Amino acid sequence: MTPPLHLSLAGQAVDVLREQVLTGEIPPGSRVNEVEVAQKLGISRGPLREAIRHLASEGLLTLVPHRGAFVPDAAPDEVKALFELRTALECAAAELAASRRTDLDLVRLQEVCAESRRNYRAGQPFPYRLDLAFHRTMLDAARSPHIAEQVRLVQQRVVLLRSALEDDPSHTHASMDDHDELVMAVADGDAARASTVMRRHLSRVCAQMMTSLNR
Amino acid sequence: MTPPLHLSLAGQAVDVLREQVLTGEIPPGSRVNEVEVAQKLGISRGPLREAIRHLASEGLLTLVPHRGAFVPDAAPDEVKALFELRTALECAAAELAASRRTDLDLVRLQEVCAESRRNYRAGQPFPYRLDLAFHRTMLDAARSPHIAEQVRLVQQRVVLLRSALEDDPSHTHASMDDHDELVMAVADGDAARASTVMRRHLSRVCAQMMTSLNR
DNA sequence: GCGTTGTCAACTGTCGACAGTTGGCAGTTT
DNA sequence: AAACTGCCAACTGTCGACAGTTGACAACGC
Repeated sequence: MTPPLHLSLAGQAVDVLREQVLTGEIPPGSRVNEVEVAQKLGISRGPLREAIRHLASEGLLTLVPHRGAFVPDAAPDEVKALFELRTALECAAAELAASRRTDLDLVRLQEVCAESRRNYRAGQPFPYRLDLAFHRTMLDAARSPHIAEQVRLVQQRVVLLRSALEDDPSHTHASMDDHDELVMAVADGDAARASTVMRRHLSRVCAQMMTSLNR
Repeated sequence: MTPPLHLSLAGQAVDVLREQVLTGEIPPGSRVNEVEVAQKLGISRGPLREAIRHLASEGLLTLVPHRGAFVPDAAPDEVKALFELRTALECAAAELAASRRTDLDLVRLQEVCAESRRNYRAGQPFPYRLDLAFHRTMLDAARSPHIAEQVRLVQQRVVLLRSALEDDPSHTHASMDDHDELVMAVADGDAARASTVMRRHLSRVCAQMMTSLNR
């Protein structure tokens, strides 16, 4: 028997709402009506309120007193500010990964990169799924649960800002190269280089998002 | 007219509870009884539950399904893990501060250091208040609101783990020296050195906390 | 005596209803 | 016509009560 991840209605509501916000099913700028959504989910307002507050603490909703909860819409400045935090966290994670990684970690990282290459040669664009997988594997190798958790939250907010999933081929290629270079640095246990490459990588991704937002 | 910072009962409850948790008025390991605390605060369980959930999201309470909310007690491993996150954030902040600081920022940093020295010469121990002020001024100079917010949250959790406010003179002296050196690096705009010194500083503070916890 | 099972009180999870606030609209005034 | 004022509907903030679960204690069997 698989025990449900969240027994409580509030927990389930968090999962459902998070999904709807991240996929854009609830579009940026729109308001979350408590009674309406509660009815739609088949629960009462109490648990739903808790779910809304939880998502607000994750930055996926903004609360306005007596007005309700809104899905924040993308602001270019916000992207930059968010990437400052993400860079701080992921560079540190890259350093830690370089000094703590096991051989199994290395195999996993290489596997993700290999799959990206196969995907690319097959003419497919670089799926965001594999990019997420790479960064997540990196975080596992860093073995710092708190940093990993914070990165998860930041990445979520980044996803929220990704108005359009970009398929720019040059960006795809550059990202894969960055990933490969990161794996090499981690393999060598070269923390300084891992941090440097990660910084360059994220700076590139950030710039790419900024330009795609301003269009 | 000063508009109240929190009109809602939930917001007020958050402030009161946070204070009580951080000061140890609600001791680590103890449970927060919803009905009891709600009566004591003169509010209903609804807003109190939201407050509890909020503090849990800040890491000041841990939630156990069907059991309630507990104040987490200090675990040495937790200190180490927490300082990994704090180091990642504050080193990045130090780098940013070194490259973005204004002259006014510099004056403020020097003023905090000077006050620490005056305090020290007067035979007073290094008050935690001034240490907090220093790091906060540093964060202001970094001008990265997201990093600053995360540091605030982590520092809160660190305070929660400070079972006893230590007055070790040697530690006091070393910390003041670290702060001075940080200010110099920031003054020179030397991001790399600022990061290095901050890392050493936090590593020292962490070690000091670990030993004081194991006693 | 020790482990097991049944019972129970306490507490959390959830719900429906009431009160207070907000933004918008119609009516009025100049 | 523009601005102001008063009202109104919709929604959030809050409350008290009910239902389900948990851990503990007591009674029982071995």
